[in-house]
Amino acid sequence: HKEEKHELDPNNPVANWIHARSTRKKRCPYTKYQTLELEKEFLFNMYLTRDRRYEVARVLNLTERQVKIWFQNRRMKMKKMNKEKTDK
Amino acid sequence: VMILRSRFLDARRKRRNFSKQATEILNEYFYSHLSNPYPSEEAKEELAKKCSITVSQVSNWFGNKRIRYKKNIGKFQEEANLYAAKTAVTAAH
DNA sequence: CTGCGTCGTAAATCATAGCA
DNA sequence: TTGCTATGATTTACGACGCA
Repeated sequence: HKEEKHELDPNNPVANWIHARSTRKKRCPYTKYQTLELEKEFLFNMYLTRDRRYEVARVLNLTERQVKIWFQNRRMKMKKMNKEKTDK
Repeated sequence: VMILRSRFLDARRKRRNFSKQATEILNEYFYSHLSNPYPSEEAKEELAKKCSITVSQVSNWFGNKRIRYKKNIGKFQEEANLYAAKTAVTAAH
């Protein structure tokens, strides 16, 4: 007959879903201006040189790490958008 | 120009809730894999096909479901019991 | 070992659907 | 119509792993 395997873990059903760093910086939505400038830069080139990254970060008051990650995410977004067009 | 562009992009956010059958299928998978609700790419493709939605939508659904379930397990208890009972009956047949 | 690349995800937030 | 909550999508921020 049946099993009562993972049926219920009333105590910590989610504890197993490892993830989430306690030291993670809270997500901070960028301003319209910051996003607009980042988009313009992305239009100029999808990949940043070290110097461009430093300059963009300075002008937009973001860290170089934030700019680097923004570009990484932006490229993933573009990839996703292209895929949707292709699939359709 | 960018304003028009942003409006165009926002338009993509227009959505429709998934069909009841689709939600049913997704919930069945979620609650029957509660110890590890992370469908593989292949599983996502299969779910997407069954639900007539895209793989991205399946990913979004699981992402939202995991975080919302975790944030308030109590609110989903009734739903969890419902699907647990359903799969139990299915298994019995 | 450094450092930036992708991939998948958490968590917060956005925007609207849907309903009382 | 109005207000509110549910829900699907998008936006930041990383961890894990790859490659040079």
